[in-house]
Amino acid sequence: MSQNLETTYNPKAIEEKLYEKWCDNKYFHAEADKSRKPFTTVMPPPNITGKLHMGHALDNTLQDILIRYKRMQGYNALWVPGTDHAAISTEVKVTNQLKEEGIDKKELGREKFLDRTWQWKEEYAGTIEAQLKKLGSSCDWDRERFTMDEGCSKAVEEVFIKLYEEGYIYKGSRIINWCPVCKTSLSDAEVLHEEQEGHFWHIKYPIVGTDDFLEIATTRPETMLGDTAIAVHPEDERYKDVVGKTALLPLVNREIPIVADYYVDKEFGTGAVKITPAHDPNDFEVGRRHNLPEINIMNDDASINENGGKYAGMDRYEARKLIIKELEEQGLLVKVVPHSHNVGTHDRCCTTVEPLIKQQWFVRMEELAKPAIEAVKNGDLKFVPERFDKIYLHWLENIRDWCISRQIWWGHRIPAYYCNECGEVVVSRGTPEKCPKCGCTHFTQDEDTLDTWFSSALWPFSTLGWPEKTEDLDYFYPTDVLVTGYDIIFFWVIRMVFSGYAHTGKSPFHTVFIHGLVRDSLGRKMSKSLGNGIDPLEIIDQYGADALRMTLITGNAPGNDMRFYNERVEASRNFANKVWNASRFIMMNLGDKELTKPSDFTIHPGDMWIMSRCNCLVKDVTENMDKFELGIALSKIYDFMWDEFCDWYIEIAKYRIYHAEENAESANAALWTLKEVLKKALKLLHPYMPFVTEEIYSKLVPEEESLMMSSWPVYEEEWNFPYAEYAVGHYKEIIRGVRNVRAKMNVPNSRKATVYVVCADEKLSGSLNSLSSAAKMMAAMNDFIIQKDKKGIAEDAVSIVVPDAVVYMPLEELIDFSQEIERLKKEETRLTKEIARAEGMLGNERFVSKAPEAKVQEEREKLEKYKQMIAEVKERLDGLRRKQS
RNA sequence: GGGAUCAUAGCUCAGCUGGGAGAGCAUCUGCCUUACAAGCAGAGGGUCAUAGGUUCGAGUCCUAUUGGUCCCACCA
Repeated sequence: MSQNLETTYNPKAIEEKLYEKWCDNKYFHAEADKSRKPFTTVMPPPNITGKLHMGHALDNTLQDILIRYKRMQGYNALWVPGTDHAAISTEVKVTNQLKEEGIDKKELGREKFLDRTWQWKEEYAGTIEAQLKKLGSSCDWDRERFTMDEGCSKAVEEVFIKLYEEGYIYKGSRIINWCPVCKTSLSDAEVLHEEQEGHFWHIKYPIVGTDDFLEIATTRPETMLGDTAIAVHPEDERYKDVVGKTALLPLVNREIPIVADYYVDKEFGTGAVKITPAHDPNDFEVGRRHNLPEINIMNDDASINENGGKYAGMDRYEARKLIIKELEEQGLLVKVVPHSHNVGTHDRCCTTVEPLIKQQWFVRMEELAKPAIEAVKNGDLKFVPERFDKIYLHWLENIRDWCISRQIWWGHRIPAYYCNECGEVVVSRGTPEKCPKCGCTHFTQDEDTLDTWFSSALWPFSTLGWPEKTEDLDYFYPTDVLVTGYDIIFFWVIRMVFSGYAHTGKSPFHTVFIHGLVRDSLGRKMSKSLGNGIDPLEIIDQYGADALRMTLITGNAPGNDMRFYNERVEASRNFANKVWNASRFIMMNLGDKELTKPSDFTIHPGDMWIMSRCNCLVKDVTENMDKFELGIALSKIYDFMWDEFCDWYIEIAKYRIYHAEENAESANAALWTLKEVLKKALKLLHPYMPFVTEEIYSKLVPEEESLMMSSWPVYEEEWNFPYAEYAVGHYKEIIRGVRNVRAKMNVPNSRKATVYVVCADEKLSGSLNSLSSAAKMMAAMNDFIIQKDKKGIAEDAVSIVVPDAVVYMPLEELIDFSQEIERLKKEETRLTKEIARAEGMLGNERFVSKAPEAKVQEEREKLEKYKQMIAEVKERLDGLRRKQS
């Protein structure tokens, strides 16, 4: 099976082919099977508003790593994919698309608009699916779902009815956030607070029956058209006399009461606040406490309505200007002070939201939130990293009722029907037959749709068949881990958790694995407006999916943001290439040879060393992955493969492979070890870089079906060889020492040297001796001789002191004595410092008595070693100095 | 106003439960050594933001300070 692999790894040639193979063989598909343990995760459904961005690539890479890992560990691993209808966002997109075609949404009508949006959905869901496949996502496509598909819609209807019947959903007239551009209500979570530079306008309101004025300060003068009171603090001495009187609202000339309310902060502004119940959440509360009228002065597009008198029809900001001008003319404007304040904006379109009083549907949250709070407090639900607990709990503990109705068309229509005769509200599955109140049979369904998060809140169980009691639900639910970005904890995670408890009695998952944002090279958020977004597909096209995946994992800790730039992808690509070439080398040398597991594995210390290191790696990586420390796990695999395996072991093994005729048994052991270690390393790497590893494995181990379906390696005591690690550690020191000296003295590789190692330790000498042929290749030697004493070694040989041995390299005329003395002096200084450090620690009586015994012993051994080494160095220095003078 | 988080090599970042400072990129010096120049071998470069504290021992834990980022919050 001699392989003809290309010298550089070409991802394009294999990615598609492998993905097809995986799919065709149904490797991603999972079926309920009581004899196996499930591991389930549901994909945060990407919005169908557009293509996937780098954040999705990260999110899905993390999930794929976990799911591939668990699958290899033998779990019945299920990853449910799907997309989200993204109500407002999609509606805006489609509306704009129509607008470009000169079509007005309203004229088109609800039905046709929805047809059009479904078309949009088909197109984008397809694109998203294709992108996820390119990335290598091993999700179960047979189970792909959409938040508005039949099953999910059924779940939504069921939940709405259930919550309504239990009294958790109610319809009420309350102050809500209104987006004047999207013309819909919003939940609190959808409003972003943005600090803006504004002004504080100080305005005088005449007090009726006196010549006095009450001075108020406002950031939004136009809302005075809806003022229905002025409030002061009940204990504010300044205003004691005016409470109970009335003020004359300027421009409007409406008499409004002056009330006392603890909401007012005496210290802030003038201590007197204008109250506009219909356009400010606080004022709304004050208004309700004092039975104040609520005068809505705005239309849905935030222009002033007929209640605004002569300002009717003007835009809110236009009206503001005119009002200020007129107040100024009437001498009622006292002053204007610059003032920065938070302005609420719609997270989708960035329009300044307008608090308005509207009839809307709400979910009563207080009770529902309780089990979700308890879950984190008692450990049933864990965040990784833990710090997100606080954010989660803080939000839940201060939760307010959730406004779930939206005045848009794209979404789940609210299953509430109004009797055409008496207006009775009936919430039911499908149109009700008869009005329970008047018996009328004609109904009109509520025009509104539900918040997009209402359906995604049910995602972990609606995708598994809920409300039906399906086998899948029983087996796969609750799911295990949810992977998502910290930016949607409020929107999604919290709502899934309380929904899980409310409808299934359980938390929908036991762990939430949080990741950060992918930023550009300057640390900025990737955004359309900045044009700094990097398309994951372009990166895959250029460097391969494995390189992209590795880049997204490398050097990142859970919950932290990362910067993305091509140099990092190049480094990842280079690693894939390194793995490719190492494998190519191994396979070239394996050829058609029949390998047998060495009966005596102790044939070569190098083999034992790499097997031991690999065994240790298996343990470490597994532990890190179980703790979601994927970046750490990957860097350990990287270091192992590049440094230990390629740069050391392959080089150590080469001589024996090239000279099989000298010792066939040894060559077999080397090749067997190469293959064995490569197999294990490929397995460990597979979840991170599925394509290149699978491709290599399929050629390396053609008799096995697939790497992705193979078993995850486990730590085995059999492969633990501490002495080999010790011996090869010395070997590496020696090689490095020789290379170092050669480089410093500019000895070309063509000039081979003879290297002597003087070592009194017989066991160590034996190990080093086994490595001598490798040593010759690795550090340009023509001979590598290990002996007990200095007999026969030239006096003027360069010496390198390593633990337990001294290396001599006769270089005759190449030696520059002064340079050599300098080198040794540096070494002496270094050792002196080390000795001082160790002696300092050991001289500290409290260290010796309080530190763990093992630690103390370690230091003693080190001290001993350094003392030995420095003696060698000193002796050598003396010799050289004598020679020089 | 509350909270989180960051500050480590020129740049971007790792560093898990406290026990001798790491990687990638960049820089410098040699190498086309028959797996890999997307490579190999070597080198330089850090008082781990500042000040205290706990500890035998602190990049790591605690407190304060400075500077940056982010989230939450109804001070008009």
